[in-house]
Amino acid sequence: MLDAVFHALAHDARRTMLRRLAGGELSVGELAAPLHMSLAAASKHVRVLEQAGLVQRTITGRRHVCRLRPRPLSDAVAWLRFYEQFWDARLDVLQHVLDSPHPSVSEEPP
Amino acid sequence: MLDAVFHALAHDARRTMLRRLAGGELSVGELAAPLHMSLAAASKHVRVLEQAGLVQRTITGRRHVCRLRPRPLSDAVAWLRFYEQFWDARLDVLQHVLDSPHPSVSEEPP
DNA sequence: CTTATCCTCAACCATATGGTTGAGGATAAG
DNA sequence: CTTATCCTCAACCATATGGTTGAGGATAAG
Repeated sequence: MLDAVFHALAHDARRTMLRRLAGGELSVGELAAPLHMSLAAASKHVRVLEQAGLVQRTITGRRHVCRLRPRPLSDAVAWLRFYEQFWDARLDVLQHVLDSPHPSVSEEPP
Repeated sequence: MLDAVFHALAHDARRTMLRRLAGGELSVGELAAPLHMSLAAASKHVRVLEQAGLVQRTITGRRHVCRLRPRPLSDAVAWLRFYEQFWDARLDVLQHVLDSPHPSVSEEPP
C-alpha cells in the first residue's frame, strides 16, 4: 500500500489537490480548475489519489465531491520516521564536532 | 525535488535498499544481492535513489559504495507534517462524538 | 600475464504514466 | 422538453519505468 501512497505523492498536480482538499471538500471540476490540463486528465489524478486511499469520493447528482482521507499520509510518516534517528544522529555528530574545543582538523599527529 | 524523492520511495526494492543502508555502507552488489532481479536492474534503482539525493556513491576501485543521505527524507516528512493537524483534528472530532452524552444520531427534530 | 569480479552501458521489450480529443450518460437549469 | 453542465470512458499517443541479456572497462586476484 505504501507503493500506491508514495506514487500518488510523486506528482505535483496530485499534491496540489491534496493541499486544496485540506481546506475542505471539492468537486473534481473544482480540483481541476487551477491545473493546466484537461478535466479528463485531472479526473485520472483523482482516481490515483482515490486508489491510494487518500481521497474519498461521494457522488451527489452529477458532482463527484472529494474529501481528504489523511490516514495513509500518517502511515507514510510512520515509515519515514524510522530514518529520523538517522538524520538526528548525523546532526549530533556535527554538533559534537562544532562543540569540540580541539577540532580534529587542527590536530597534529603525535 | 519532492517529486524525485516520493518517486524513489514508491518502489519496494528501493525502500529495501534504504532500510539496509541505514545499517551502514553497502556496495551496489551487496544492495542487489537480496533482490530478485539482475545486477543491472538493481544498479538502475541505485541511480534513482542517487538522483533523488537519498544515496551518495563513492567509487573505490571497482566497488561503488553507497551511503544513506537522509536529508531528503526529512524534507518529505516536513511536507507530510502539514497534514498531521488534519488527521489529529479528525481524531478529535471522533473523540468528541464518542464522548458526547447525546449523539446527534439519536436526536429528534424539534 | 591471465583470469575473475564489480559494475555500467546499450539495446531491447512490455507495461505504466500522463496527457489529449471526442462521445455520451446523467443530472440540473431554463 | 431542451439545453447546459459535470464527469467518465474509450481510443490514441509520447514518454517513462522496470526488467532482461550481452558486451566490455577497470580493477583485483592468482
